[in-house]
Amino acid sequence: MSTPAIHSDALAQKLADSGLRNTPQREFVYDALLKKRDHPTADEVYARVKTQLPGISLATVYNCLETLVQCDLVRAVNFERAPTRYCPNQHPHAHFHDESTGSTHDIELPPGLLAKIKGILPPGYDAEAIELTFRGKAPPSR
Amino acid sequence: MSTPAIHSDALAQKLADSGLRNTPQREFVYDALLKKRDHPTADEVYARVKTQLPGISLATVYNCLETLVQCDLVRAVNFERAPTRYCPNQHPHAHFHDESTGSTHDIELPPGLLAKIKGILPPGYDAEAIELTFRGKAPPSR
DNA sequence: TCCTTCTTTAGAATTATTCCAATTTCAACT
DNA sequence: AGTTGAAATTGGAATAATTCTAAAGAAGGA
Ligand SMILES: [Mn+2]
Ligand SMILES: [Mn+2]
Ligand SMILES: [Zn+2]
Ligand SMILES: [Zn+2]
Repeated sequence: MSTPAIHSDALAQKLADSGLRNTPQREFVYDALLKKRDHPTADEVYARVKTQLPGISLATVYNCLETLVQCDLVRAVNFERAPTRYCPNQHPHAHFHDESTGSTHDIELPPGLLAKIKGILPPGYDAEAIELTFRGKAPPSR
Repeated sequence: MSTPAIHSDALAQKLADSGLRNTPQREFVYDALLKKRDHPTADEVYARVKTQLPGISLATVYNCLETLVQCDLVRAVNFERAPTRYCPNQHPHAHFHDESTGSTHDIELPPGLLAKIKGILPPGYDAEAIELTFRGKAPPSR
């Protein structure tokens, strides 16, 4: 069998919730993100999925990633003007971008920090999304 | 006299510190940022400076903005994949991006918050820069 | 099956930014 | 004051991530 199975059908559920169809392309793209959680770019996802779905197009990869972001299964992560990276980690977390290696690390947020951060907003500000990103040197991966 | 004078020569100082020359283009670009602190894009800076230095080129505006960023006089601010915006506010602050108006607001950080945020990094991580950005609805400007 | 809608696809278009080669500016040194 | 080499500016070409477009391919319900 060739259908990916990692995702415990959270995908099917979220797609249904949004009135969208479940397609092989969407499954393979989501699976690629779950299988290697290194915040790949669209191009990198394209290369990985192509080994399993040789006919998939880059446009479709962009479409699928956008769909997954809409469904709240994936976050789009941007560092300066570098290509967008994609992250399936659903826990509240920050991103650390290591300039020297180009790698991206998830930094878990302690409970309450997001609330405290949101608390700095003056009255009347309503934040839908908060992004916290670090840039610097990460420890050797060992 | 046609030389801008807003900037109390912090510019001349920082340029000298970096071994760079002070030029009219750099002065006018920096002045444009200080005069209207609405986080303009490079194109917007170009349009504003052109009224005073009609011969300036867009490439030079990009060069000057990059120089100002290197000198730590200006921050480059990115929201998703929108054009980079430029901010001369030197205080530690976050950015709030209002989706409906497209406007960007500075959010002052309470003392200690940056340290607390930096404190969530596991041992070995060394952050050179921290970006905190909000996206949502800001109150009417009144 | 028919019909409608959603999705995928290839390739063209967009566009912010960077690159390049040719001038211009400028400060240092005769 | 004139020379000179480095730094800076300029216009235009190039780059590259992403989006758009129009056509073809699923899929689900009547
Ligand atoms: Mn980087
Ligand atoms: Mn926006
Ligand atoms: Zn992540
Ligand atoms: Zn700012």
